[in-house]
Amino acid sequence: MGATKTDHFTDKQNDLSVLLKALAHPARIAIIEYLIKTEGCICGDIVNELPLAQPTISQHLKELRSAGLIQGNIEGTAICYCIDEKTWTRLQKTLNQLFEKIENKKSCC
Amino acid sequence: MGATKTDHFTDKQNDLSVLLKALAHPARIAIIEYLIKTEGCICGDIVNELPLAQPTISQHLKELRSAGLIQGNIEGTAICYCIDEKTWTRLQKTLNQLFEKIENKKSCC
DNA sequence: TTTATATATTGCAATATTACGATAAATATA
DNA sequence: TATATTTATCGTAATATTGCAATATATAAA
Repeated sequence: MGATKTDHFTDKQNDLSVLLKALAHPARIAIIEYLIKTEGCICGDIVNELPLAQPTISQHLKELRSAGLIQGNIEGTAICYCIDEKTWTRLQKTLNQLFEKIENKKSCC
Repeated sequence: MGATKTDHFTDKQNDLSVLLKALAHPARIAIIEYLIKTEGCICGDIVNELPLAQPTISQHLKELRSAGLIQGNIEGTAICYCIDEKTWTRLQKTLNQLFEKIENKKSCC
């Protein structure tokens, strides 16, 4: 035990949970906000910006990337990370469907 | 180590991460979808609906509730769980701000 | 080629999450 | 009061996450 039982849920439910999990950490939210804020998505600055050690940031970037929320391009010694819009569009659509259903349903409690 | 360093992030970042974390599990997404789908948010049926044991469901319900995503009202021996719309509105607003910023920014990679 | 810089990986310790059996608590009904 | 039903809690095992020091890797510049 201890591992999530993904087998029993739909692909859509699992896909959404993977995206949300990738975002569900303040450091990763801060990274996304930083990538939005900065012009040109210069990257290694994230380490200077956030109060975490370089390996920790690297790990968070890896998680964001493997979920498809960001992309990384090599630029010399540096790496340019930026938002991967396709995935964000998918996330937005899925969540908006959920939000809409909730709005249209009057709660009973 | 092992614990998230919430101190170093803003209240907004921490608040969002708590809400996303509560949703970031396929079973909890399935619970929310079930509560949306069913008329009158009858509750204990969730245990019959999902492929998880009763204590596990109870634990997931507790997490959803402590994040404020659902509410529980006692109805005889049963408990009526349903969506807590206030929190969902807050989540929707915060995420839409993020989505909007991402749409308006052209990615560089 | 050597050195400096930027990022990733490894290894590990601390903590959190997931899941469930056993059991407790609370209430309705007989 | 005794019994059945519903939900919560406890205890525990398995696994995942978080964070960092040490180190590796890769590329640019000297």
